[in-house]
Amino acid sequence: MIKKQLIMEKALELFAIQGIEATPIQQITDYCGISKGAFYLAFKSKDELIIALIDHFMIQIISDIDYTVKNTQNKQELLFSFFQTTFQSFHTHANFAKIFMKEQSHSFNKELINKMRHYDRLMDEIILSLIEQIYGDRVIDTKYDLIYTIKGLMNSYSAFFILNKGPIDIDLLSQSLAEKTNLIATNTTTPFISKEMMEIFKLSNNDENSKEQISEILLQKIEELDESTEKESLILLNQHVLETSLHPAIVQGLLKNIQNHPHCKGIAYILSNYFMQDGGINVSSCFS
Amino acid sequence: MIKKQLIMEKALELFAIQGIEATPIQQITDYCGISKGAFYLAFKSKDELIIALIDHFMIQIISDIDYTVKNTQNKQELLFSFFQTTFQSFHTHANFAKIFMKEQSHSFNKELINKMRHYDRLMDEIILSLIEQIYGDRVIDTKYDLIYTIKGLMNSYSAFFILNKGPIDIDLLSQSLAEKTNLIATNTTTPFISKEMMEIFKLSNNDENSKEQISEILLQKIEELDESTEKESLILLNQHVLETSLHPAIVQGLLKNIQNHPHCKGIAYILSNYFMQDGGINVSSCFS
DNA sequence: TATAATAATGACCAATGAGTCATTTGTCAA
DNA sequence: TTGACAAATGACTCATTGGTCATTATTATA
Repeated sequence: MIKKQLIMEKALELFAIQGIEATPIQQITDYCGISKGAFYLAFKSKDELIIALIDHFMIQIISDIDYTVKNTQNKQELLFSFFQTTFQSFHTHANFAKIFMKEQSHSFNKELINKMRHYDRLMDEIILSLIEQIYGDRVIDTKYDLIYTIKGLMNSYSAFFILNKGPIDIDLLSQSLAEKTNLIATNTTTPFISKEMMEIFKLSNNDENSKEQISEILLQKIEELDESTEKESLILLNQHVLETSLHPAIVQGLLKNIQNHPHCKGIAYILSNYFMQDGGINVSSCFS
Repeated sequence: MIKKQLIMEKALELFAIQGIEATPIQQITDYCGISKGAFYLAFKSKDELIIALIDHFMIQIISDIDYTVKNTQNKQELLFSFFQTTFQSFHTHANFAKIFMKEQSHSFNKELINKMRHYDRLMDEIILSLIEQIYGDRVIDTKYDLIYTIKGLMNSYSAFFILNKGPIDIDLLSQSLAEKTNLIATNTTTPFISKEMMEIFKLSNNDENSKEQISEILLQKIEELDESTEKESLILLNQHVLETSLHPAIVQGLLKNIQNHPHCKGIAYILSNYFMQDGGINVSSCFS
């Protein structure tokens, strides 16, 4: 529908200048030269418009980057190409980038936050695949940490890139970041973020951790472990997660079994939180 | 005044959970157990409260970090200490950090945005001093670029650190980031952000560029240059900036003189923008 | 041209929340 | 006890803005 497109384009302009919250529907429709009612013929609500914008642009940006990562043959160039595509895409969609550079999550509704999280994870996956393609086994212990390094660099330089009004040399920027990334990828000895930490982080950001998610991580961990008390404990705990069957005291004991094993600390943390359910400290419960 | 403190503490809690915009004054006063009027006895407005919060915490955080940078004798350890202090400070003021992790500038008023910019610049200066202390002349060409690298890492890992609910090993994190920073500081061959770009960026973010600011940068540049047409042109332009005296055509000519000199491109850009005043494209002028 | 169907309008409604101020409550010196 | 002053209250105002819907304009069809 052409009307939707018009609204999206004009709204994007206004959002980029004033921010989303500071732009009333009335102003958007005035700027479009249509009535307020017409807006609600195209979108059910303001939120729906915002979501449409996010989807529209994120899909484009992400697929641009994904295509590059999947189709660059020369692995020497891949890092450079990745950054180049990324910044080119940001440049093409500068208004959108500008909005979501500053307007992070914050007081949006749940659906919006989930949308952003969804695309953030997609980005993580693409970056991970990039790293694995280029460095393979050499970064087994550092690859999850590397994701955050790359995202940090991207963010910092994107902000500069997007908010800067002067001319920018994308190729130089990409080359510079490729060099930095490569330096860190090939020389890091003490990574900070492990696979486990990343999982804990992802889970703890989910308001609701489903049985299935927890179980999936448990099964993965079970596979990694050799036969041992820890492995047995995990298997039992997994059964308990899927279908509550054990006495709480037994669960506590099983948790104790695993929480000192160096590779199980994260899982132990996730599980103890999960079983605690609402018994733990819940900061938001202080306010009706 | 004790009432102010109470309000600030309680407001911070609510802001951290719900966001600033989503927290009405009424809720703050309810939570404090005082009346709405009492709030306005302590603060002139909601914005004044927010500014008070920013000042209170930023001054603490910044001075913590600044103290470390100024007083760590062992330059080998300085990088580690810097990150350690930073994250420790974030940890101490976790609620504040949480708010300003997500709630960046956006639809705040000008005073707020300037506040944040002010502290951002202070941070830049501290980081620059840190870099200079440790690496001295070895990073002459890369130090401004390094600032953005460090800020990028700080940001990315801070977000992880602040939003993550699991236990975090600050020392490991600091060590990891110190290693990364060191790797980049000692091996970067192609920096992206030059001193000049940084200046352009800073200026272009100022809505109003004062004569004095422009002149200061000009004088600095003039000092760096050897005797040449470029230098003479800059001297004349500087006089013109301080007190309009030249014909526009002459100014244009002087600008042409410098804009091809590799070290003057940035200055040329700043100046041409400055002289253009409101004649340029001003995106916000489209809307009444 | 008449009629039905669809699109578009903008006055209106309801909710929100920042900030005000007439009134009440509390304190303390005379 | 009284009266003067300060502190605190919360009902109220007022501007804003998301969303609705009866009405009007436009187009397609017979």
